[in-house]
Amino acid sequence: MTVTIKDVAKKAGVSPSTVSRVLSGHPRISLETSRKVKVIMEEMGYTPNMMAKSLVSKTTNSICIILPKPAEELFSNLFFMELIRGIVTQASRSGYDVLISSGANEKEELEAVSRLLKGRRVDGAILLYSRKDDAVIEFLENNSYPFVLVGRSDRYENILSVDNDNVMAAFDATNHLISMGHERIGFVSGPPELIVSRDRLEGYRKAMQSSGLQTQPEWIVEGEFLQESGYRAMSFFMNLPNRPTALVAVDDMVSFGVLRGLNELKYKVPEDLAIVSFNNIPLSELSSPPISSIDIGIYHLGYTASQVLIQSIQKPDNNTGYTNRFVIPHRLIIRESSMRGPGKE
Amino acid sequence: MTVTIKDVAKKAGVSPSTVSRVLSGHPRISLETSRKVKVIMEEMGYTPNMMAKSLVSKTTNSICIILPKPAEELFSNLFFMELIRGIVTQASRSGYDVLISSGANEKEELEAVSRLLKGRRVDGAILLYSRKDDAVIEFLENNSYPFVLVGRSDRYENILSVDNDNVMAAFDATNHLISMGHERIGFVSGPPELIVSRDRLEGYRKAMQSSGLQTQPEWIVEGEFLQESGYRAMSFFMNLPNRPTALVAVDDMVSFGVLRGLNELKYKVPEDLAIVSFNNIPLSELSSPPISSIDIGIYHLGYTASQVLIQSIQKPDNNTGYTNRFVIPHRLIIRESSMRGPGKE
DNA sequence: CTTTGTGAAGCAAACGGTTCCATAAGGAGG
DNA sequence: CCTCCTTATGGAACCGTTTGCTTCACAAAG
Repeated sequence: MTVTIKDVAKKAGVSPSTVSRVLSGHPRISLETSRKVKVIMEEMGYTPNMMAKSLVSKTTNSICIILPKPAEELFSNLFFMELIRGIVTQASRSGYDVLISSGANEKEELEAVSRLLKGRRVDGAILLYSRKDDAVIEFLENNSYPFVLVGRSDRYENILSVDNDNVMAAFDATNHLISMGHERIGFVSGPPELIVSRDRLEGYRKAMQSSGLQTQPEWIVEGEFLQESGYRAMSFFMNLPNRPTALVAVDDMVSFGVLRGLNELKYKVPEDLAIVSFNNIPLSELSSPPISSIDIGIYHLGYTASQVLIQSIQKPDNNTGYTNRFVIPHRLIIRESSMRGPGKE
Repeated sequence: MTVTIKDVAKKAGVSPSTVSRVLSGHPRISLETSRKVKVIMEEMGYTPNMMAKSLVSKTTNSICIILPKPAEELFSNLFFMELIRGIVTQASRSGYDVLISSGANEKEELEAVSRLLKGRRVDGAILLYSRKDDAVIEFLENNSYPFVLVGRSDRYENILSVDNDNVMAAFDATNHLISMGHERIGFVSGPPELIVSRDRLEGYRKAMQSSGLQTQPEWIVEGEFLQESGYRAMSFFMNLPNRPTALVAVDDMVSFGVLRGLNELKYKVPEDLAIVSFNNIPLSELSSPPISSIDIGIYHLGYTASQVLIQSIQKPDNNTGYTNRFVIPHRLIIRESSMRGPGKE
């Protein structure tokens, strides 16, 4: 059925090896043969069999994305979409295919990774949002498979990773509120086992401190990257004796929850509570009022991750141990939700 | 390096074929050998090489998703994320991997599909949002590769597809507004080359007609699946001499645009204009006011597409020509944006 | 005791490429 | 005119599996 390299060879009156060489642009092939073979390939509609190619070359020209289980559970999925978009775009430019995989739990995830990497179905992996210690990372490292982490791990030092400077980002976000005149600023954090939560919290603390502002322990609440957390945090804050006039939320979804709550209670944003959050997902400018957010360059994050991974696949000698952490710049997008100071009490 | 079937065979003192048969659960292998081999596989950490397997079996256990170019351009991406989520979940349950691919234009797309299918990297494809006539569909059909279309094509009859009954959905949406007492109802459509636009428009027309309501030509405007279209449509409608009191929008993103516009002009929703749209993306309930929307079961759409595709890969004899169109049920989610009739003029 | 049937395992040929090594032709240098 | 490169190509082994056909041993049947 399918036309193979041998069929082409036969029709062209050359050997299979010659055809193969034409295909790969081997230098010692006469122009004449090359042309002839190419014409015949075109005529017969030849397409190389990737499986056969991979078998001998031990290379697949594809990478995989390992989604953490929360992705299955909807999570803040715009984030992932953007990331995937960046990855797929870059990979495709480098001639790589992208395979999406996920597992219901860490064990399943590990199985999937092992099957894909050891089974030589992909050449490398991109991991999203790692936990503190991670069997998957462990596995990949021990077998020295190429991989890059989107996010940061404080446990593993020398692994490739692409991330933002979340401490600095939170510092900037908080400083913005301070510069608008706010002094009582709350913080809604994410799950403490995620490093991103801790980094952002740290940045908030630093900003407060460096401006000589007190931060009350009750102004910091923990939650998830979900609306509910924002809703809950909001009602907690608003009942405080001297409640904050502004807050920094670890994720835009949290802000939406806060917004919904404030709306129900007829509070005004930013008059009664100013808000800044992170990620700048497309919704941020759609809410009313639009939310100020730190744009962390999600697409860029994915794009870079793919680039770094593919580079490391193609020349694995990059063990300088130097530039293995790539930091994507962030920027603050100021919108209505933080456009006013605490003023009118 | 990697441990192959031969290594296992040698260590177990059997032939490679025996190991292979143990792996595939061949009936004529003694329990004893089977156990022995399995232990050794475990010991040596054997993982089958998928490439070799695929080469001989001519099967890859993976499928691909072909994203239309607009996906690269952000589009209403929550839609795609949900769809992908459904596809990946189902595929993974069936033991299939999913490959994401896209091209900048139709030609590139075709190249990608050809490379993947003819190159035997995947066993089948899922196409999203097809244009009216499509070189990709043409190609897949001519080569009788398994594929399923998410959406509908009126040109190709016998292809597998998963879709909603968009005519009925629009009928329901419109009827809901009518039942709230609205009589002047506008419609914001999508690009006319997308079948989904036309179907929804048709449903709207039918509903109006079946209630004996007049539909003014100027109440129907064309746009894209984007906010801007909504914004523009809004300002057009609101300047009409006897403007509509309600409107149906072809996509939630359009509603957001409308909402933003109305907000700027200090109009109230639903008092001044009631709104219903389609897709029920997660944002719909986050806007203020929350938007009534037809939930078309995006996740389910993806899940089913994957299921249907894999089924057709595994037994391609399903040429009954009967059940090749799968319709996913929709349901109307009523929210604040359509909770009041035209009443107070 | 020889023939036939059956279950368990091995041999070797594929699958569609790549690549090392060998070879033939032709031209340059001695 | 013979030797030695160089260049363009062919031959064959190999990548890691699967699978049809054999083979072998042994028990049942004639």
